[in-house]
Amino acid sequence: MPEHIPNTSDGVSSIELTERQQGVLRLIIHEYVSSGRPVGSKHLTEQYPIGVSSATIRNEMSELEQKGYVEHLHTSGGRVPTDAGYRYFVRNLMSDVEVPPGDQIMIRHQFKQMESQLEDWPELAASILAGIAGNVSVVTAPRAPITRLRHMELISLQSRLALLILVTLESTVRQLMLHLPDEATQEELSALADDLNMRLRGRSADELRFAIERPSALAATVIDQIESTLRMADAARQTPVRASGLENMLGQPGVENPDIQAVLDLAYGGGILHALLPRMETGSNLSVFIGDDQLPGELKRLGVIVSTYGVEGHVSGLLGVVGPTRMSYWRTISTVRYMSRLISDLVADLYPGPMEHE
Amino acid sequence: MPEHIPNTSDGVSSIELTERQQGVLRLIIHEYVSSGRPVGSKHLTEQYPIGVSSATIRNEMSELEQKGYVEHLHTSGGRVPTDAGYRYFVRNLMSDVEVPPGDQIMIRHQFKQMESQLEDWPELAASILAGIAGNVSVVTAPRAPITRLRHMELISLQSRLALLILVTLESTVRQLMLHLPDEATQEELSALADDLNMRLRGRSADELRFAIERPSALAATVIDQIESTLRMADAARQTPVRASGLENMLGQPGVENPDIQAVLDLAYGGGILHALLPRMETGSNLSVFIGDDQLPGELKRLGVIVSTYGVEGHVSGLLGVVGPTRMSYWRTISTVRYMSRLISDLVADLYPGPMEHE
DNA sequence: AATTAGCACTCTTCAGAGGAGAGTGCTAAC
DNA sequence: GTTAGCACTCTCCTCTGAAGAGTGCTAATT
Repeated sequence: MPEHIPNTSDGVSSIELTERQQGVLRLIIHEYVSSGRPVGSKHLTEQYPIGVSSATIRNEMSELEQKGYVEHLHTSGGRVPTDAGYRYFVRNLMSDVEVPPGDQIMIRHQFKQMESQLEDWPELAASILAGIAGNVSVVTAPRAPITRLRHMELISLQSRLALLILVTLESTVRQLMLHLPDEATQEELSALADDLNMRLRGRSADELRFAIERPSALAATVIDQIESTLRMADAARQTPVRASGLENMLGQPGVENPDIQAVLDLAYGGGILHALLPRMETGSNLSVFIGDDQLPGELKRLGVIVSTYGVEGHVSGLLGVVGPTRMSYWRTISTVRYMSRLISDLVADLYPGPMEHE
Repeated sequence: MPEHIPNTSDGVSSIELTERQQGVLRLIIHEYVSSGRPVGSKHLTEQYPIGVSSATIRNEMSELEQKGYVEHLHTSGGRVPTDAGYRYFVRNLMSDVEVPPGDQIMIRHQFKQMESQLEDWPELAASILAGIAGNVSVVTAPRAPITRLRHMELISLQSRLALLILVTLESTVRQLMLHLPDEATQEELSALADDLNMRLRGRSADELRFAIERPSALAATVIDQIESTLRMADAARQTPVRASGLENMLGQPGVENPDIQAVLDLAYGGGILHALLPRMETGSNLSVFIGDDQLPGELKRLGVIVSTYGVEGHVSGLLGVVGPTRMSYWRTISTVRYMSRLISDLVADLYPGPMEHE
């Protein structure tokens, strides 16, 4: 499982840290992530059983600072990891953590319930992820490269008004109102639906027209509507993004209101996709962005962990977590990775198996 | 259109204000709502063409203060309307405002688009309302007193796994996964669906069992699942609440983080329903709560404007706006009222007409 | 050569002090 | 009933000084 951390020009090669410096960096990050206060050399030697004095730690810290992994906010007041420091940590210092068994059980349990509320499983998934990761989470609905129709249904509302329900190959259900050109009974609508289902199954927007030679006015209206809906789905603008967990970010120290604004705009507003997609390495599954200057808005001051999910070549989506750079990377990364696997399984179930393929 | 403002024991009867005092109160509220700063007597006389001096205004203000409609935050620093002051204003001083034509057009335009994205119209409606009102909005999905099935569909996913799609009488679409007791092809599933649709149409959870004498294992599984889903919908716990517009609240002065936390919990979390429903007068359409002590949490420090929508006796839901007590009531109330009418129309369209009634 | 002890120095944080500004409440005059 | 004038109060801002924490450097030690 290759992971990708963009090499934003730190100008820092990664290996030149001694064993002890790595240890100190690890401790600084651990301490800072849990306490939120800048960590000083003295504090470290008092808190942890390191065999050396605070002066030695001070020397190592100043080395780390010179190399760009920690920084001084004020000339006194302890050190804080830099973005480069976090990146180094994630890349080299983080042993592969498993999701704690308790969390695993909790996640699986909630996943079970999703099956009976499939109409907005991305939202539920987002809420589970946010809860476990303790930050804001983002889940996009799955998208196929080309949206194809699997099934449709027409339900009469009034004499010239009907409900049109579409199910795509990847089991997304769409629902819309249809104004009919003439009056039609439920029986007529059902008959039309049956007929269209036979002819249109598995077709994409472009292929709809050729399926029926001389459609009735009613059929033409329906086909038009289906076509435009499929096209809209293809146009990607419509990929809905579900976000959750803003409450987790609200209380955190170090998170400014502009950050929250940015998260609202980008995560809840949906634009986060466009910001991240081009920057994710294609070969890799999971990407980590930490204080990435190339991200838009205040997002550059935050940390983002994204993973893809889906069925190779057929359906795919994104899920991720957004939080302050000071977050528990080991925990978040393992959770995102774990949930991406579960969601991939779900999506695979929802996508028709090979025997049904056309 | 009766409106209801709960008489939280102000102990203040409402008529005992002179013409001029009413005018001053109106000005204070207007000024405070738009500027956000406490308003002083001098400022008022300089800003508005009142024919009297600041000393006179001072006297009136102290009258208003004695009656509980405005208050002194600090002994110097101008006056601020109290919750009772806002209530008096909404009840007696607010001429019936219409929604500005520009807003009307914008709202109608966005409503049109909702028809082609019906699967989550409550969310869209919430986002429209939040945008216009400039605050957090809440929209609940419509609920019928008893959920009845209108239509169902079975779509084969794998040999023993199917997608079950339910459409209720009020045109809510629910979607879930179904584990089958035996293998079944799409043809078998479709046949079963056709049969069940004839027999189950219009039935509620309680009436499902009696529709079919000796069901097959497959049919029994399907009916069980439908029953439990309808029951869940009836149990009201599941009434989804869509909220939107938190970004509007974030920047506002006077809104503390605990308030935002409360809004997140109650509005975005969904509990706001249970908090408000029991306090709404049954006969009235629209209720206004301003700094209502009986509301839970920090919500008591905020203003809430809620309206019902729906088709009398058949389907109903709630929509509303939550914001700081310092909000533009005239604008918000008219917008909520306007949108509640539009949504009622939409829901009426989605609910089957009388000729289809059983 | 690496480590440690000691010490001067810097910078934050907090409380308290003083002045400017705004608005009131009161009294006396109109 | 209305107005002018004035003392008073309170916030807000800035400035100051002392305490606390942590560093950087140097010299001594292992």
